[in-house]
Amino acid sequence: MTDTAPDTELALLIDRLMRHIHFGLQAKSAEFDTVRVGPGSGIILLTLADMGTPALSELTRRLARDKSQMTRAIRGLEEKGLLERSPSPKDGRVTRVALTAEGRDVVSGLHHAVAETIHDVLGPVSAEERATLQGILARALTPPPAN
Amino acid sequence: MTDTAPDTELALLIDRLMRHIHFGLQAKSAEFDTVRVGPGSGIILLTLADMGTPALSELTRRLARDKSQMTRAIRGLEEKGLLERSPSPKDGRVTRVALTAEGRDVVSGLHHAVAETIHDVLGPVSAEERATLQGILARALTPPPAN
DNA sequence: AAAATTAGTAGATAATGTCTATAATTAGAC
DNA sequence: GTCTAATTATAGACATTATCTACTAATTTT
Repeated sequence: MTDTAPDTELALLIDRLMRHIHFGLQAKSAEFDTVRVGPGSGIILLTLADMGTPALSELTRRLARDKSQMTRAIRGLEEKGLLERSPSPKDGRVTRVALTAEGRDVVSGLHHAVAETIHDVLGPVSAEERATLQGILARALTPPPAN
Repeated sequence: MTDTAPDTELALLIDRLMRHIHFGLQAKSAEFDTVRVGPGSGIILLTLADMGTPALSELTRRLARDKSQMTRAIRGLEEKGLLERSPSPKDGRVTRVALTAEGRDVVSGLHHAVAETIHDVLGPVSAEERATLQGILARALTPPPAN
């Protein structure tokens, strides 16, 4: 109605897409989320699987979350035995975070659920376009834009 | 580390991108969010500007949110004078929602902030690619995927 | 060594999300 | 036409997540 600026349009689309993914995951959660991890922490686990053994601060920056809340989320996941924290030998301030074996199990369950959900949500998008999408997004996010 | 399935990767990228946008908006919020609308409701307003006068249920479906929460969010915005609700004459169940003049003012402020944020976050992405991005996302979301 | 940064944690509070139930209205079955 | 089922919107209760400020410990800068 009001003519919407293209950038705004893009932001709205990204938001909608992400919410549809969350919604889809939520609907499936009964099947796979046996540990009651929830979407927020699920993404932490998946990101962790992707990063290896990052410092907590790196993880926080990548996920663009509040560091305080990240502390709590990580503690919750540690209490569930899905990840381990260890102090960095090089820098006494940093805590390194890594998945446990049990954490990796949960991650593989998450992979399935996410794949299904993406399949549902991105139905009308071809494999090539998904690759294009992924390429563009990856490039947008690789150099942490002066966070 | 664990090799991540491409679809999972895509979901993570979308999540990260959206969080970076939220984060960026939050950082600017002092400048423009004089009405204390917040990101969630900001998106409602922008979407409303885009849709015109939808039924509450249409808005809810598009934004993939919980209908109960949407009721509350809409009420909050109504109390701030940013939108109006009116019963549909055709269907006694539905409530139609529309921006007020004041709401449109807020929306134009939001447009600016979103545009700046997108500019920051999508810095390394060219205009053509943004258009590509927008096209793909729009197509993914146009036929509400059997919600 | 003093000052400034950075990493992580804690506390308090607000905002959002989720689930269940319910009233009102309409649509469909028969 | 009436009875049943489905849809729209709301409310209540609760859990999760976000935001902001403050603070300690460890490093880096000068």
